Amino acid sequence: MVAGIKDVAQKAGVSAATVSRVLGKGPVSQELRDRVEAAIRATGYRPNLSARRLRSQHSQTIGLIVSDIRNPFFTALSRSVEDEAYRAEMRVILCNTDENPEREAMYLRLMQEERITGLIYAPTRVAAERLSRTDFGFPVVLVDRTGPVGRHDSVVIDNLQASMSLVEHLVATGRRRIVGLFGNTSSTAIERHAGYLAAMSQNGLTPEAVFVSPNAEAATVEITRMLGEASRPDAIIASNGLILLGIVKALKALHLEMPDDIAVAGFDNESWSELIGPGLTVIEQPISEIGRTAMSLLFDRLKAPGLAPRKVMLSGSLVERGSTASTA
Amino acid sequence: MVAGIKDVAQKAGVSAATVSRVLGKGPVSQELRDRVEAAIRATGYRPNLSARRLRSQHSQTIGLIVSDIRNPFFTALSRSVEDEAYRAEMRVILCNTDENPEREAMYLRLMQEERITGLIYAPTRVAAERLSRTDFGFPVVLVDRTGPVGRHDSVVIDNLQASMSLVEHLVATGRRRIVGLFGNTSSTAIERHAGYLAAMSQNGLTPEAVFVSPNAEAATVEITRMLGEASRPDAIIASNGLILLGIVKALKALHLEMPDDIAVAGFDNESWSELIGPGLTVIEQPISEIGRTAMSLLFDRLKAPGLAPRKVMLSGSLVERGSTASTA
DNA sequence: CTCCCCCTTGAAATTGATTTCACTCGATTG
DNA sequence: CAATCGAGTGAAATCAATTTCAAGGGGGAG
Repeated sequence: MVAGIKDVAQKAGVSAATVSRVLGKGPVSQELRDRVEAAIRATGYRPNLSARRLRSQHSQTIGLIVSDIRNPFFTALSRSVEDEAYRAEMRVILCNTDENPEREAMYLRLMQEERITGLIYAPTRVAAERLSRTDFGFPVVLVDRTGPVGRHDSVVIDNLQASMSLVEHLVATGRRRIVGLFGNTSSTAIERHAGYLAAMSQNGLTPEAVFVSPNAEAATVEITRMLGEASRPDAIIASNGLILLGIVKALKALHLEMPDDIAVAGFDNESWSELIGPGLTVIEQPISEIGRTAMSLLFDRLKAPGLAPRKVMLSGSLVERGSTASTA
Repeated sequence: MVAGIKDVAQKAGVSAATVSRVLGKGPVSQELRDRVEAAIRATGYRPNLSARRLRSQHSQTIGLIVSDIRNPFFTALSRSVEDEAYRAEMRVILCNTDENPEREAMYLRLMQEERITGLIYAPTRVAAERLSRTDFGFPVVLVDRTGPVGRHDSVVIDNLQASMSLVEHLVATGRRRIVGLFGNTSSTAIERHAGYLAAMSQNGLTPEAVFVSPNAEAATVEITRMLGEASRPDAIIASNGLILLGIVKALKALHLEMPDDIAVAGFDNESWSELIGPGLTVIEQPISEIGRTAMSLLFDRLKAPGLAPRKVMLSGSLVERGSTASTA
């Protein structure tokens, strides 16, 4: 059997309360403190976190729900959140929903059962609907994605703006027929779509948007189909990194070259974006700042639960590379 | 205040024990079961996992310690482990050590305090040393990396073999001066280095190996330095995906083309490996099988703690692409 | 008709820590 | 010099569930 606080107390000749105080920075004389610390080392005692959380009524845990950790955007976000949590001596519970609302509901339930301190959450559109009507008993900060104005804080980038600058850039480099591929599960894709529409119409161009499941495979299929048709677009933009990857794969299979045969741009600057073809033009998101901001909103709200919901909007920046170079 | 089991019991007109039995599949008459379930819905009751874990003495949680989730190998591994855990109705605690033995020690302590059911662990070399002498109170399965023969189960790939096949392939495509870049923190890199040495010597070639910190930046620096010298190698191999990425970045900056100026190959087949330059030749690892196997070793050991430690060796497979194409 | 057994059920003990409360003892203050 | 204060300590209550144990009740067997 593993040692408990009683064993340590007995070994040190003190009460369990004193051992607890040594652990928790309570007032203990130096002499007893030394005896207790020696006893802890001798017994190999490790406090039981479940017991501690139960009694002290705080879990020191924050939840993080994202759609898929394999998406490098969320990987980076999770590191950012974890590093912040680490600094605040908190743990993180990370969950992947695979864009599946059922799994989402289950993980929200799990978060409640864990009595987490707060949640950082990138919901699907369906879940976001419900969300503004729900109170979980802990603060929620939405990241990347958001829903109808509700009771929760959120951190997003200015997707409308970012998307428009992508289109403007393509127009400036001479493209007219610009196709857009957007994910069909997030509010983010909706906003990026709106930016695309606005910029296209401002330039008197006809939008051609397609919504796909936000993963590389779906994008590859769609692009392959699209490029099988008679006339080919000048450019394609993607609403996230996975879709962008799928597009590039399709082009490679069709032996089309960027930027000469077709220009390509999208969201998310990954470590390999510059290495693909002539380099991919992308909107880079300030991911670690998103994570840091989300944590800081969360902590603010814990301090002041009455605060009105805040929405922080950061901005993405256009990284121009060869995939959209002018071919004039 | 959130509802507790007592509130539910009172509302349903039963005892707390009965509510607990409804939750835990104990014997309860249909009538009471219905009443309790109604009361649970009415109160929005969620069982407190800390209390449950404390009393029932099992956490239903497995730990996963890796060096960095931003390495796609570990991202994929974590998904594999989580999917298996999900199937077994278990949770996963994921921790990143950043190859830092201190953080490693801290997370091992955390795992003990969480009273996890078992641990899946990719240790650094320093930590692996200690490991074989330590008993944590829960079973440990080492993945990807391993240490001196010890008391723990492990799942690895045949690194020696894989590394040799990489060299053989390069020799077969006409390369003679083959440089190797290896990580300096894992047993895996050591084994891959050994395979490299063996294959080079079998072919009568002179090995030139460098050990670097296993990340892209360190590899870029090293390669840039190396290629600044008078004569240039025919080929470079990398002991993991991050190092491989760093090499390619350095080559791009130096305007060297694969495979004509230099051939490149390495470990880990990422989603973008085929898209970089003419496609990167890599050893693909059966990552999800590694995760599944680790979980299954873990469950076996939980069932039979006395079992002798087992080491499962899977094999990687060579994916030949343009980065090592013959230039003859 | 009685006995026994099994199925349900509730009361109370239990899990391992923290926290409250009361008490002691030495030091400071009016 | 007495009163007060505060630091240090231990006993006992507490957190919210599960688990044990004893008992009630219905049904079947003898």
